Amino acid sequence: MSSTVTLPAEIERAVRTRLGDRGARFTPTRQSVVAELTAAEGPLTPADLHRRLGARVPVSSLYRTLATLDDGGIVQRTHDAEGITRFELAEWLNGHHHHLVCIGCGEVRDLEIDGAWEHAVAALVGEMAAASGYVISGHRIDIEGKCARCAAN
Amino acid sequence: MSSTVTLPAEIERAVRTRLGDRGARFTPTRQSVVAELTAAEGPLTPADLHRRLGARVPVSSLYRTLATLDDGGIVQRTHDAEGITRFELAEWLNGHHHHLVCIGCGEVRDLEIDGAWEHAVAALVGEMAAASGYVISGHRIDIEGKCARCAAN
DNA sequence: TTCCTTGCAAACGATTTGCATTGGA
DNA sequence: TCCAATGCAAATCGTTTGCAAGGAA
Repeated sequence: MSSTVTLPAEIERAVRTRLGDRGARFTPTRQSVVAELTAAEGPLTPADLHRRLGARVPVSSLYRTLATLDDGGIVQRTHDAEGITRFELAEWLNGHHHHLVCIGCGEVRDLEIDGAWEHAVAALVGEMAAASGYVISGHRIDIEGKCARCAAN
Repeated sequence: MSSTVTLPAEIERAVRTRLGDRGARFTPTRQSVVAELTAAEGPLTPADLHRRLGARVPVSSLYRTLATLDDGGIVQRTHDAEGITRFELAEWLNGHHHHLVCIGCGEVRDLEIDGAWEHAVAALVGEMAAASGYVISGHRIDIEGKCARCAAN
């Protein structure tokens, strides 16, 4: 059940603890899913994961694994412009970041943005939104374009 | 088949022309869908539309209508944090804007942001993303929080 | 033993499509 | 007349769930 990728010890420990607190085990399947998400350069679809894990993990188990990890706050789901569901490690494990979406092949990659700028965005966004009576808690930025490969056609 | 809301003459003309160019008619059902989207304060789900149009428009026709309007570049689809599909008028009809998403009730509202700021965002975003080799074409910002009603609990 | 996990298959909800009918230009 | 548009029902697709078997503590 070992994955093709390795799981960093710190993440392994953090996740195991978090799951343990909830009375859940860090089973091999769960480990391989977390390992794949840790190694990926962006969020993955259930289909991506199913492909990478080989067919040894049935879809129902995969979805259940993702649900467990999601409930435990270990992963979180995102949706690209097409509405396709993707999973990535939660921010406390992966850091705050945004997504670069290729309108050609659909690939989604993480993009970390300068801290100062990020701060400015959060402030401005909160200010603009305040006029509408909303109490802001976060934001999501997707940047669309063509990846180097698709841009070259 | 008339909708409960009215369709502004300018939009009516623009859409009719666009559809005509593609050999499609601006039928009553299509008109009412465009009218509802024009009147809405944010993007609507197919279910929202089905509700507003009364059950006189069967779901299959509704989806086909939306597909036609989407292909014609008259509407575009968006997806909220839950992955729910919503439709709104395309930017050339509705203007560039972002979304304010209530994490309480799920409501999504349009939010127009100051032009100068918008410009700055676009520039910075392009700059940051350039390092990744992407050719940027646009961005999408969703601001999450609680609407006045949900914030008050 | 007890409870968490897993697999398989059936169930589901949202969306799409085949096909025959209706309606405009 | 001719082709687009529509309605209905059946088909898909991604995702979820019931239930019985397997495994760790």
